[in-house]
Amino acid sequence: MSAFSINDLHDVFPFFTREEELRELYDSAIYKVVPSRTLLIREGQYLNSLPLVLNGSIRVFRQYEDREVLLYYVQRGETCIMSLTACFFSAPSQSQAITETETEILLVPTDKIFEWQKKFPAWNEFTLGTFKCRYEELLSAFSDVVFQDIETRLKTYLREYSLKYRTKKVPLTHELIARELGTTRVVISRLLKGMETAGKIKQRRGMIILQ
Amino acid sequence: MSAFSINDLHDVFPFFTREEELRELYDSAIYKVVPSRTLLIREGQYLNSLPLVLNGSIRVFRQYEDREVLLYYVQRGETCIMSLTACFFSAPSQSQAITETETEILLVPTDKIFEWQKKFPAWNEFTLGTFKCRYEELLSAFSDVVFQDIETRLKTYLREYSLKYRTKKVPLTHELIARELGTTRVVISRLLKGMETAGKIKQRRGMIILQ
DNA sequence: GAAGAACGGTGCCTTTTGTTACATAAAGCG
DNA sequence: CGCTTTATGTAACAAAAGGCACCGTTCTTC
Repeated sequence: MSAFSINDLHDVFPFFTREEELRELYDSAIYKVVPSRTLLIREGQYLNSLPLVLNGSIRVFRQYEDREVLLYYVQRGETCIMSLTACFFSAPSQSQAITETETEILLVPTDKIFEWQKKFPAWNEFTLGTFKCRYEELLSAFSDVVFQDIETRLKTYLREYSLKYRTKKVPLTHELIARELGTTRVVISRLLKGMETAGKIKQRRGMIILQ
Repeated sequence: MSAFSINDLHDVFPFFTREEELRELYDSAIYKVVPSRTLLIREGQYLNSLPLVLNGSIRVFRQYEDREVLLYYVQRGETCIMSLTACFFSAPSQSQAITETETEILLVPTDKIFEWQKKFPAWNEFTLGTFKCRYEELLSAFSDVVFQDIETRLKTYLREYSLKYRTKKVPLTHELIARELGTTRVVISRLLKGMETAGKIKQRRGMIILQ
């Protein structure tokens, strides 16, 4: 019934090298295709399984009153540390997760997490590595906010988007970028207009084109 | 030669409940007393052991050009996630660690880390829990910086210091607080003077007294 | 193709934060 | 005690960022 094979798994999660590990992942996880813009995890929800992403993108964020903070995106071959700790410590999720696009995921039952954590060093390394990576990202974002002005952060944001998706065309609205950077639309519009006038970018409706 | 017993260990690291675990920690770790203001870990250094703190306090921070960012303090019963990942992934440390006071530590050899990660679920839970905790802290600091003005952050900072050390007397200079919050001394002096005038605090040289 | 929604541009003003420069005061020390 | 260092106070100004209002443009949708 699943639209994927063990070979696919090996491509997506190369840290699982042993046949035994792949087999167990294949057998115990539930395959699921989730439509775009679907709320996967609500705040306060208890989790009984951990999502691994095969394809697509999940946006994980936290709500603070009326503002929200982007934590990270979970993409192909990745997992979600907030879910992992919620599972591991049987605690309610403090963040929310929503699919950005149609997303294929594997749901691993909580008891398997405990088991693998002991049994499969590769899995252990995967989770620890994910944590390390997310921590570094957040730290980098943190020091950017502390030490750099908004224009610099905006330029960095655009550059990283461009690198990540290998395109010079950034299909985001000013409003959206403003929310990501924790500021307001007017500020972003002003800065982008300045950059356009300076010839550093071009703009279309809903689209910023880097040089 | 060590100035501590297995019983001490149990008090400091209550997550190690089994005799076997405590025994192995006791036997394999090296006990060390480090004087105040000693640089324990330099940037770029490779680690072959992980510090656990018995008493005292280690300040872990990262340098960005001429600025520095405080990551966290490692205190009694805690360990350092930056060291953990540096050990685990055999990578050079990207941060620095310095003792704040005279500090008693246990140094656990890297190979034990790998072993315990598999063998002792309690240890696994400890490391994951530490990561979760540090991530939450950083996230909280991040959203404070994004959403709150400096005065609010300063008040939060003082309140938390007060809670942490259970005292109304905060023995920090304006300069030091400014560095922690990523701003300048003048700004902090201005705000504190304002708070003093408003009767919310009192000030002595090198000391802020909360009401 | 008309109405409404979403998107972006901009002027004007306020608030917040940073910078520079200098003054005063307390602590440390020979 | 006088000298030096460190900590703090403050004025004056500059720069960064935010808030509000209102506009025109471009999509969507019916």
